[in-house]
Amino acid sequence: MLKLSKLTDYAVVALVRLGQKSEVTTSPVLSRSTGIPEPTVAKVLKILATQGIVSSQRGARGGYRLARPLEEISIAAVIQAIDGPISLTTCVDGGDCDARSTCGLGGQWDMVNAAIRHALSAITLADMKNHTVTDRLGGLHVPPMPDGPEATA
Amino acid sequence: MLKLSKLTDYAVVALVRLGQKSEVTTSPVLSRSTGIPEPTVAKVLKILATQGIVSSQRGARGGYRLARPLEEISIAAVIQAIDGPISLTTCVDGGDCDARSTCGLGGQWDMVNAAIRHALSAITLADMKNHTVTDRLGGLHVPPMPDGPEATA
DNA sequence: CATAATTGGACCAGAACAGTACTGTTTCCT
DNA sequence: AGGAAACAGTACTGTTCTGGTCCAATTATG
Ligand code: FES
Ligand code: FES
Repeated sequence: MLKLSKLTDYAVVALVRLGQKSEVTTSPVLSRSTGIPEPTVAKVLKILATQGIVSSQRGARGGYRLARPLEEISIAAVIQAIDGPISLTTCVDGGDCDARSTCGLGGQWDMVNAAIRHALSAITLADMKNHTVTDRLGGLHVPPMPDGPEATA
Repeated sequence: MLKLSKLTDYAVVALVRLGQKSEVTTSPVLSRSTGIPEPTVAKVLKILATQGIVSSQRGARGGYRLARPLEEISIAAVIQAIDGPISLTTCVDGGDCDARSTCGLGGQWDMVNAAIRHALSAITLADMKNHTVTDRLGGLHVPPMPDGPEATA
């Protein structure tokens, strides 16, 4: 369905909330603050910690803290941290696609992948928080469409 | 992993190949022409038929034909036909998200969804065939690998 | 009208994902 | 030093979804 995992959604919510606090915050607190079930938010934070998105403090009085300011964390970074690399098709780069010989359209998907990655990289968590997403998108609007009607099904 | 289903990949290949033929074409023929397993390509065509991307002719001497010229079919249309609607998050539009009240970032995902949809709508199958994708995306230069998790972790 | 060719729709197996639970390690407070 | 709090890592289970297969409905042909 071309949707990202629910974990990623939770990650964004948790990170934005975490960015509003200046102190280290624990999983249960974040759970109550966001409404996300505690085990789940804990899992998300753990993953984010391994990926360096958040820094963790172990032991009592421990918790999580943003490793970078909200403005420096792109949506793409979060997605890649949780869901893994962003590659729309199986036949990318390394291309272990069996039908590549007869396919005809060689690495054209890479361009599409790049477009998606760019769109996601241009949006930061700060944009999500401040509702400034529209501004960012103004720049990357793909204006062409000079000749063709959309045909967007 | 934010990847679209393999079926969609096959659909694009099949459609481009179908666009090179002016006559109705059967599934087995398309299978041999593309290298995609016959049952799979048959299934793909069937789905595309229900979505109006291709028109079908049943019975003997039947087959499939493009309902619209290749230039009028966007990548987004194909994805939506196979994978369903393009909605990155579960909490979109209709919003049956349980955490919406505490989430804080109301419908910000919609903007991201729109960006993705737009990027995919700007590329047609003709672009894939003619390798003119770069032209369409010319406005937005894209680095191969965006800021990954990296974070010096 | 009988036959063959081809699409249409339903079905099943496998994998990926979300969510949960448990155990271990680290750190602060008393 | 001892106990409690919190993260780290792993493993397990249930569910959803994708991918592939099979049989029934439809139509041109002879
Ligand atoms: S389908 Fe994989 S290279 Fe074209
Ligand atoms: S998580 Fe669904 S609305 Fe924010």
